[in-house]
Amino acid sequence: MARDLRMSRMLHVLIHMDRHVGRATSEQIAQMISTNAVVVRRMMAGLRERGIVSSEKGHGGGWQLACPLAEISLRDVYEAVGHPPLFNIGPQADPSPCLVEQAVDARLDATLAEAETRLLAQFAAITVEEVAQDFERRFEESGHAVPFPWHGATGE
Amino acid sequence: MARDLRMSRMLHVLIHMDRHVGRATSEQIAQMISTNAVVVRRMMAGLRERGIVSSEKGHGGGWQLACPLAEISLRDVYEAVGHPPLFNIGPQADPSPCLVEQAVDARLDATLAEAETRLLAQFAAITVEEVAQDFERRFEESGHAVPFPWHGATGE
DNA sequence: AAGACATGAAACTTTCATTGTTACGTGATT
DNA sequence: AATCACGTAACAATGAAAGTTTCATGTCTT
Repeated sequence: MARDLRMSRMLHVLIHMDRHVGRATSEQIAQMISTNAVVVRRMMAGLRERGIVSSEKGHGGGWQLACPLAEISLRDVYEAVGHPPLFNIGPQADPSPCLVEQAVDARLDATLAEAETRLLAQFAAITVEEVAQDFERRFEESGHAVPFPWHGATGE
Repeated sequence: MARDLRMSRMLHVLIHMDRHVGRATSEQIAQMISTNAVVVRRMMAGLRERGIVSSEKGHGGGWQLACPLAEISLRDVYEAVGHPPLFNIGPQADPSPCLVEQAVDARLDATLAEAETRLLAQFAAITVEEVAQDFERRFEESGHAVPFPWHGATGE
C-alpha cells in the first residue's frame, strides 16, 4: 500500500468515539473507517497500552475513551500506533564501506532527523480536541450535512 | 522495498563521478551502487533532463557531469529523481464524505505540507559539493582508507 | 560494411511493508 | 450453555520500488 494510514485512521476513530458513539465494538469501528475488525484491534492495542482507550471483553464490551481528547496530542497517537517511519526517502539502513556513501548517508540522515524532530514537535503541539473542533466548524459551515456517513450511524 | 533510495544513490554517484571517475557507463555506475545498469539509466534519465548530467551512446559513451557539484542542490537531485513522496504517513489520497475524516485529513495534510516545505528548503540550501567535502573530510580523518571500494575501482 | 559497445525503453518479475482475512482461543454477560 | 467481543497467530492480497530480460537505436573502431 501507499502510505501508513494508522495515525489518520485512529484520529478519525477517536473523534467519532468522543463526539458520537461513546463505546464501540471493533466491528462498528471497522465500519467507520472501512476496514476489518482485526485491523482495528491491532491499531487500538497500542492506544490501550498508553491509556488512551480501554477495552472490555464479552457481551456489551468494546472500546471506550480513557481520557479527554484535550489530553491527547497527535504525537501521542503517532507513538501509539507504533511510530511508523515518517519518511519515504532516505539512505538504505545498513552501513556501507564506501566513504562517499557514508558521507551522503550522514548528511541525509541528519537532515531528515532534524525534519523529524520538528514534525514531531508540531504533532505534540496539536491536540485531538483541536481537530475535533475543526470538524465542528466544518459541520456548522456545511449547514449540518450528515457528519458521519458510515453504515450503522443511526445507532441501535 | 522499504524506502525510496534514488536520491541517496544519485548523490553517491554524482560525487564519485566528480571526484573519481569522470565519465562512466551505466554498468560501471551500477557496480558503484550495487544495482543493475537499467536501474541506473532510469534514475539518470531524470538528471539528464535537468541538465545535471549528459549521456552519449555508442562506443566510448556513457555518463558525464554537465555542471559543477557546487551548482547542484540536494533539492535539484530530489526533483530530478522524480520527487517521490517524502512522507510514509498521512491520510489516504481520495477524499471522504465523512466530515470528521475531512477535518483530520486537512490537519494532517497541512502539517505535513509545512514540514515538506521546510525540508525542501533545507535540501535547497545544501549543495552536492558540500557533501563531497564531507566525504573528503572523512577520507582525511580515516587515514586515507580505500574511499570507493567497488569492483573495478582500479580503473582501466 | 561489420562488429562491438552503450544508451533508450518497454515489459515482466521480485521484494517488502502495510493492510486485509481467516481461524481459534479466552473472558464476560445473559 | 449460548452469545458476544476482544486477543492473537497465521496467512493472503495489495501496491510501490527495485531488479531483470529483451530488443531497438545510435556510435565508434576495424
